[in-house]
Amino acid sequence: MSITNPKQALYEQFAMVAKAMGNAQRLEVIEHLAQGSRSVEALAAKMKLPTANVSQHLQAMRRAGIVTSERDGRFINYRVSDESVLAAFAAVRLVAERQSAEVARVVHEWFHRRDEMEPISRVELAKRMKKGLVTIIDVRPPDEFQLGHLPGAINVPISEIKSRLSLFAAGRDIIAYCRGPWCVMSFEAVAQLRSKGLSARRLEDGLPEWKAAGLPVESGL
Amino acid sequence: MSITNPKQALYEQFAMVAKAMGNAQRLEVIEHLAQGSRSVEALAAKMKLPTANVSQHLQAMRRAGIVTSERDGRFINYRVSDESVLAAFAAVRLVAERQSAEVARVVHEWFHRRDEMEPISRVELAKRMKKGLVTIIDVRPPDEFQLGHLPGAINVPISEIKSRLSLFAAGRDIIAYCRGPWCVMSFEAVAQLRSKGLSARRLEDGLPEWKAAGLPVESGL
DNA sequence: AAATCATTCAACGTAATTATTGAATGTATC
DNA sequence: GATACATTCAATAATTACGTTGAATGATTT
Repeated sequence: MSITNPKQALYEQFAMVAKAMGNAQRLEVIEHLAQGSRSVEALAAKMKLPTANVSQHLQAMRRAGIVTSERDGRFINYRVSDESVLAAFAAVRLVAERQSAEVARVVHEWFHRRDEMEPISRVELAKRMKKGLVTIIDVRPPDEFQLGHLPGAINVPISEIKSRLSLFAAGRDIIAYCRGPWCVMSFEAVAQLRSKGLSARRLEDGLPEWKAAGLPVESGL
Repeated sequence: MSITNPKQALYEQFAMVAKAMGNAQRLEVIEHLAQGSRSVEALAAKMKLPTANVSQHLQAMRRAGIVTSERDGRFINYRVSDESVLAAFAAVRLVAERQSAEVARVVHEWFHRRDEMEPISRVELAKRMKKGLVTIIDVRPPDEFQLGHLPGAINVPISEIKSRLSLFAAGRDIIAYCRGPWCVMSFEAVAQLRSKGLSARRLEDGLPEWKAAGLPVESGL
């Protein structure tokens, strides 16, 4: 374990990063932080976990250098320290997606035949937004919406989608998005909308990927 | 731990991949396998580890879907199951490189001031190869060389470089490469060559990256 | 069929990881 | 300064990971 040769030392460092990502809870934290910086408490509330638990996961990730923290009043806000972290997350996700039949199975079983929910690409959506042909709904909770969302998107939290189904016009295409490509909420939103005969599709990715692609983002109210 | 909701299940799958990469020995195995398929014994010999140990690491990675195996006679050859695995490895490495001062420090200390060894890029090398301006040396062991190397490269294993220093012409640029960007051998080769007043540089990456970029590879003798 | 050889398995001890609990720390507010 | 509150620390217990050893498996060769 002692650092005797440089090769070993480097591999240890790389392994530390991978190990920090090798936990389901921590990956979920990373996905939340991909939306922007969050306090420990805010993360704990989102994930319905004890604060101390989340705090420890955050510290583990800080030791590996994949998140950083900054005090703001009595809160401590964490953020991913670099886009390379999100790239690594995406790369790991891709491996799982390609290699594991288990992932494909889970997606299939829970998301009601994914092929019927062909996602729309960022590029295609950007084009259609210019022509004003689409209604974009952001199905994330209001606090996340306020911190940043797609231009012109309306916020319909997944919890309220049933009660607001009547508001959507039948003739327009509706595009739903949320946190990322594996975020459950947009799948559910599309399923709900389609069950009412509306034309709905998911955005292929979520807000982080949209921002990362350099496309415009609105924030505030 | 039981798979109750799909989100959790997916994160568990992603975490499994990251966890499989979260070990220094396994990362080294991946780097070896990036060169091509290898038997358990061959890997164990390279890494100077017990066969059973390497076997167990390989099985752990197979469970995560990042390597696959195939029997050939009495050997079992393992290989990385997909390029996405190498991409994930590279992404993890980049995170470590960007975030960890420790990595920068180790590289600095052990590789004798890296800035004096400015690496040459793949693109630049490809250009200069066309003009015939460079001598390319592959400092990996002969067995790896035989399985595939850069066109026109000559094999000078790092162990023999001292005894073959007199063979190099003073007027020509020498480019050394080995397994990948963090492979120690090419750093050492450049240091040796420079100590004799020769003009030597490292290729920025190694053979796997060269292949991945679609550039030509020679094999056999 | 016996021998050989690569790989895997089983069992063991040690170490690391994880979640949980309650106390401690440090900052802002009254 | 006292209080409230977000975060971290410390201690515990349960689980999993890691490396080592020697035996078992499975395919090839003699």
